[in-house]
Amino acid sequence: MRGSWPHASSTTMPELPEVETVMAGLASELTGRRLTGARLRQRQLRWPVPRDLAARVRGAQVLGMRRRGKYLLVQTDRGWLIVHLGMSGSLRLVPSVLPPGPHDHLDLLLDDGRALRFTDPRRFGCLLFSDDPWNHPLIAPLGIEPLSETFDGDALYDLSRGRRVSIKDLLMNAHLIVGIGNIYANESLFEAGIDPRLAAGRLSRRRCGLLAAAVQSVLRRAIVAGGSSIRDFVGVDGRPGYFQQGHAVYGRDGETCGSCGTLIRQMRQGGRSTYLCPHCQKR
DNA sequence: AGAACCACCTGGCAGC
DNA sequence: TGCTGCCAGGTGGTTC
Repeated sequence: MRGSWPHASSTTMPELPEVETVMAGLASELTGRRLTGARLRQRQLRWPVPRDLAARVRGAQVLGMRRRGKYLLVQTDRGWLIVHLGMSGSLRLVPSVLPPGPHDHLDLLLDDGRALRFTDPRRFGCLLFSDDPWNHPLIAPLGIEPLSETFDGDALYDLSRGRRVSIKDLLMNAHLIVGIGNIYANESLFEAGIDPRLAAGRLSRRRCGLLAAAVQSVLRRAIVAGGSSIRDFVGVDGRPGYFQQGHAVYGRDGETCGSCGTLIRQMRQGGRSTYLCPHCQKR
């Protein structure tokens, strides 16, 4: 099975489920290990990697890992690594002697001869170091976790009052709700039967309930699908299997809706592709 | 404060 | 065949 699944796409698109999957796969491997240093090949990511990264992590013991939105937090006894995979980033555990590829920007060296290798062709990701990540300017303003107990229809209703932006743009605003990118925003709105263009503030409390449930359902299913491939991606490939799962509307322009048979439409919304079933999704 | 838009980056692909 | 140019995506920053 390892590395043998069909590659529908050569790129991953890390949203909350993938970050969760990456964390689950790495936590057991990294916790308790010591970092012996870092090799920095390309500092210019979304934010520059700290020049003194190697010095900061040398000798640090990994205490655990957390996720906040799409940010991955690695806690050590010397401080925290803050990692974002952007849209093409991946983390793999490799033998530290494995020669780096062109987009393998940095290695965190482990005390067992392996390296945690950060790869990111488009360099939208970042890797930072912080003594206090919860007050870090990238982390502190983040919104509610959609898989937390406090996220439900009422929370979504409260968040959306008075907002004139489309409900899809609201779902993707990480300062309000974290972890939902273009793919899962489209999928959640289809599942809830809501037109993505509807002004967020016009959603009824009842439909907020449907949408919150759909968001959680879509994200949980993706995590379950990704979890089954943890061993594979940690060892070799860096490509969780959930990405291969079928989407109901995303990327299916011109195909028929699996629910009613109507043709799925693609449109532009705020510079991004929106996909919807004009019959199943109502204003 | 909220909304709309831009910048960042590269691989992949359509179209000529 | 090879070139050009557009598109995909997340999100901080800028502007209005």
